[in-house]
Amino acid sequence: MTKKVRVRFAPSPTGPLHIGGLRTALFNYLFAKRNGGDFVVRIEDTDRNRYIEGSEKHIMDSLKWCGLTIDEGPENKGSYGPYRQSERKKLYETKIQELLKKGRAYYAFDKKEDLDFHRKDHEKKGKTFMYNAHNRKKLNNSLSLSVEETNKLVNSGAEHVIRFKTPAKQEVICKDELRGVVRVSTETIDDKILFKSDGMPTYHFANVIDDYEMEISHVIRGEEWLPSLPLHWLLYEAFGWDNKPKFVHLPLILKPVGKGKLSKRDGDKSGFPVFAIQWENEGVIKGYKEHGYLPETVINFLSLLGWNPGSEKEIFTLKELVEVFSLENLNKSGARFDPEKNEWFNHSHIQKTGGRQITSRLKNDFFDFVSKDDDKRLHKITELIRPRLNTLNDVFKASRFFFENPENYSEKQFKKLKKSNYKEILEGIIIQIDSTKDLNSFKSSLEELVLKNEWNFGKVMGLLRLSLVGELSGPDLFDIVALLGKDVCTFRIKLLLKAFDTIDV
RNA sequence: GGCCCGUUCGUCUAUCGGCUAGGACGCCAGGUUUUCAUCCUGGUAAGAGGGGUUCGAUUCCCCUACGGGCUACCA
Repeated sequence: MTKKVRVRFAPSPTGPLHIGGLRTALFNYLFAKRNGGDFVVRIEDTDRNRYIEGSEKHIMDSLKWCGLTIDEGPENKGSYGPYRQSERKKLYETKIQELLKKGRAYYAFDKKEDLDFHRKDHEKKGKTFMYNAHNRKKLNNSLSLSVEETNKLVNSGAEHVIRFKTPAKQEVICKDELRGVVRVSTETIDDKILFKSDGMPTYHFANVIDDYEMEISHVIRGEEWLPSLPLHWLLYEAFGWDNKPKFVHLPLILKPVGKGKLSKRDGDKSGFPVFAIQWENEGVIKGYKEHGYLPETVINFLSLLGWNPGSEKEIFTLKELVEVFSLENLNKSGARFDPEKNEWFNHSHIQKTGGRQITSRLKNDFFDFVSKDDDKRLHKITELIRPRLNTLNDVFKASRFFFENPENYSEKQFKKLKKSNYKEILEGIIIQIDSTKDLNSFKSSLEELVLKNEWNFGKVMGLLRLSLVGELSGPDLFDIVALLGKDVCTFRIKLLLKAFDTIDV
């Protein structure tokens, strides 16, 4: 019988969730849903010092915004809870006792300064200090002290940690589903601390216990955990748990420029978001949402970082990703993410599904102008500006002239057109608009007018566009005329005439 | 320094021993739009280096270089 697929996303509430973590969550989610499994969220809050208020909420809100629904988690109770490690202390305490009894863990009383000294001393001699079989007899712990001494110290409440007793001279053969077998000698692994002196377990310990207790079938996590896989492997074996989960270590997301992996601090200074949604804490850092990106975009571009669908299709919804996701198409090497391609993804998703968001953005930006019975007009505007948008935040600039008269004119174009026979043309257009019954047929009537007067068509279009839009860009001019209506068009043409008369260039 | 992982166009990637190395973003050119953007067509550009194995290596193995990660009573 194969185990039911159960995966977990296990963030620490030490700050906002950035896109690296989000992608890990995404791959876990996709794998779970593809295989009819459970997506579990576990909060790894064993470090009290780094705990940051609001972090867990930001993580949850980010997942929610992206549409990654959680099967089990702090707010979605399942039968394997609790889902915060701080609430599972009892479990870890009984488990560490088990290891202690088996002789696979031991008490250590060394002072931090002493260990620092040893490390520096070794470094000076060109060696690496290892707290393991090489040295532990020389150090201050229950392996070097007598049972009586140890008990006395522990019972008297002396500060201590509990370390894993790494087997001496053994080759750990562990397996990563992506990279295959990884062999590491225990001589290069030190006796990691399993329980800290504050009575909390470390990541390594809590993580292994919880994955086992929660019956996690696949551990899908970032590559930064690969070096500690042998330790986790040994822990499973120390407990005698032979049905380990399968391990998958995802390649890291690298900075768009410069060196190293992407970090939480990168976005702010480089001018692109690294969070899905805004993070408020001693100031506000905007996320993709606030920059006018659709959640579909964020999901889509993250999915294609370190993974490919096995086809040349690139635009995916979350649902479509679930249908095609497979661990086999994961990559091994780190991926630099490209804000420009990301923008293209957003443009594509806006064309595909962004209609409603554009309309609601229009209502937001131009609330004073948009009355309730204007839905048809709003829809038309949406369709006209849609191909011009890279982000939802472009809506304002792209549609402003539909609602407001131009405040000023593009200087270069203004200068150029002022030299033309603008007065004759603009006044001619006003008369033509006035006499046109249906503005939808204005194009042909304007063409006639131009022909009759032997005007330059380009000039005429330029002048009309400048008066209506304020610059020489925007959607089809005749669509604009039809949407603005006679009165507004006439008013704006007169506005430009006046500007030509009064503004010196 | 030690340990581990990786290396195809500038970037994301395809290729699972037969390659004229494919796609996408970007960039460039042309077309459509008498504007700009969109859209369409085309172009640009790559398997780190050196050794093996093989009839044949981008693909398998080794070395070097480079990149990345880890090396905390952080996760």
